[in-house]
Amino acid sequence: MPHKMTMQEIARLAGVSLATVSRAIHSPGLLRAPTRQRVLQVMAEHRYVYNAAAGDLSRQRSTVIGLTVPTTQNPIFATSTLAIEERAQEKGFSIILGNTRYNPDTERQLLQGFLERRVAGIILTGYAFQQEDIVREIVASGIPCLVIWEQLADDALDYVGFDNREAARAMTDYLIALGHRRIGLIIGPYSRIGRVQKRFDGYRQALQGHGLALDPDLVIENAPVLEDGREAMGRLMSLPEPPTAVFAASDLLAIGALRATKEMGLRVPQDVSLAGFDDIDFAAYCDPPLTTMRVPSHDIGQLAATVLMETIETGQPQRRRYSLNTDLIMRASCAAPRA
Amino acid sequence: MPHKMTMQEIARLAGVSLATVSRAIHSPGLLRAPTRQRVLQVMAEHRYVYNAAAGDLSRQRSTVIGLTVPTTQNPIFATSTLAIEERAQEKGFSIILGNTRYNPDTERQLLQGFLERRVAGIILTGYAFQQEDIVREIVASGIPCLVIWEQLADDALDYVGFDNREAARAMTDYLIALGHRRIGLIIGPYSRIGRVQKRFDGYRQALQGHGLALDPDLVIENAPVLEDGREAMGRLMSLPEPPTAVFAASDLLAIGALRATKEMGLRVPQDVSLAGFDDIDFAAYCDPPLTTMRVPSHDIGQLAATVLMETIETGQPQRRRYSLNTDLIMRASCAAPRA
DNA sequence: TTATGGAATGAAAGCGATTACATCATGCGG
DNA sequence: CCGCATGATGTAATCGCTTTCATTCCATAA
Repeated sequence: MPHKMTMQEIARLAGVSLATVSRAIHSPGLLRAPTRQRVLQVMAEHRYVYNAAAGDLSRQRSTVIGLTVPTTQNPIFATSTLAIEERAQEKGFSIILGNTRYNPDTERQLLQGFLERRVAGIILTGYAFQQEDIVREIVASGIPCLVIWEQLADDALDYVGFDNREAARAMTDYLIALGHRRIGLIIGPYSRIGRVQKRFDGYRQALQGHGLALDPDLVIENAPVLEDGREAMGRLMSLPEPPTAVFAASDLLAIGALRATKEMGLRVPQDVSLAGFDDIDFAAYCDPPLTTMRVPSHDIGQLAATVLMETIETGQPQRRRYSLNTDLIMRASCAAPRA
Repeated sequence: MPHKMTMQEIARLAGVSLATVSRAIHSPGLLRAPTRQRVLQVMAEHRYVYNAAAGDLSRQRSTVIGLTVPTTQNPIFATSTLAIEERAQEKGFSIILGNTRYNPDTERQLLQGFLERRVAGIILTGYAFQQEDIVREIVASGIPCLVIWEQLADDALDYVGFDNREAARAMTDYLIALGHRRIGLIIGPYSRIGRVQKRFDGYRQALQGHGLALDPDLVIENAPVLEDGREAMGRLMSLPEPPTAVFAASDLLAIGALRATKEMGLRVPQDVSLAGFDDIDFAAYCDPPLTTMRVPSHDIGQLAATVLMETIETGQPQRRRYSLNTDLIMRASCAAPRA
């Protein structure tokens, strides 16, 4: 471990004051060329590494952004996360990442950590009702904060999202238009998660709009992972009167469901139609390729990061709320029901 | 924005000294109950939030760990990342995540950032030859550093990995044992990435060990993404004399390749066997389920985090190097070649 | 030659904590 | 009733940098 270098030390070695060293780094234009060069030279010779932590404290600002995400295990969140990180990196911000694993306590702990670390801004992937209080505290603290992946009614919070309800309704409408009347729904924990609840609403509204009754047996709520999709599909198709189409409100669930059909000897879409939601990369590589609702997850991340950093830099707490579009991607997993 | 609270301010309001407030937070046992309670009460009333940045500077330590990863877009890295983050969180460490996107400049920039931020430790997912110098600087700086996903010859660096060469050789051996003689290889950028190079070596050694010649036409190097796997497989199977089995050295490539077979009307494994590497969750959900080499990515992450934090806490720079086992997971995508 | 004003540099007060050390009560044994 | 060990609290230096303000330097114009 080399003797630790500080600006003070560099200053001494270069025969200048501490302030001059700081200037050599941040505003070299203020220094006469020879002075600057001497300082830089000494820094290089002694492998001086700037201490950003000290700098941030002194400057009373920070260049890290806190990001919570349910789990980067789900490729769809991995995509927005990557976009955020990419954009942040370009602007010299770092990302502290926290996976909530859908656990409110974990999330609360992460947010508390962000507050204590005095992050410059926060992006929440999804809004969980359970910690309204902390979120309010964040807003109150003045730290710019953005929720992504959903639209919020709450006026105090900004977001970059899309209309989950409308998207789910559109997909359900599509299945109905194909002629389906019994449409199953495999969906994440909608009682706890805003965006999932919206999707459920969309499904319900679509049925209702076409005078179809909502059969509770056709709705399965579980965790958004492959295995649960498979299991749910198994149950759905074992029903005395199975659905002719199934809408899985997340591609992970859909891909799991697809596997179940294979295991049961069912053909998609001949025996049952299957639709997903998200359009993760794998969706196009399934067999058959999955019809799904494309969510602009890369754009969400990119826009969110851009907007957040702008807010940070201008210091303007103005409302920023963006809704992006989703696209129904028709591939081969849906068709009209058999006659 | 509430008037910002500092320990000093709390001290004043509680009628005690700054030091007492600090103690109320970190070593409450040192205070008399009434004193402690008064302080805690004042903190609660004024919503005081501890400033970890200042604390870290003063204490000359930090509780953040820097983590670089090629891209969390690849589920296999997402898994180890998640495990690391989970473990770190338990111990009160935060993770600064950086995606290198396989770009040496990006990686260098990230590492420089870690150094400047005085992170407590660093985990590198993979070792790229291109920035040996920075890595040396890290080691020299005394910051505990760990490479994951590979084994290193370099004595200066610790790792938690597995034997990429042996794993690739085992898979190739398996295909040979099934009776294949023309075995294609679809593999990531092995000229630049250590672990990928090892896999290539394993493939080559297996062929060699069985007296089979390495046909360069059968080896395709590309980026480890679905689309490139698809494209590569298309090329391989269009060869005048196509392989009877293909080893894709990453599941992403394998799943892409699987799609290509569907599009070409080829059946797996009847017309061609296909093997992957990693065992991402999706591998078991493919059609047919993918035979692949399971890499203990969750364990790697968990162990790496544990080891790193231990090193941080003890301050012992002792060598820590762990190799975990891989498992050949036989599913339905490989079979003997047709007679 | 002497003001004069801008450019270059230095001095020093923070930023918000931690912590070694000093101080001041207490309660106990003698 | 005194001395002293112990426990509770306060004092103040420090961490490494930023930044305001003051100072010095020098070239230019009068």
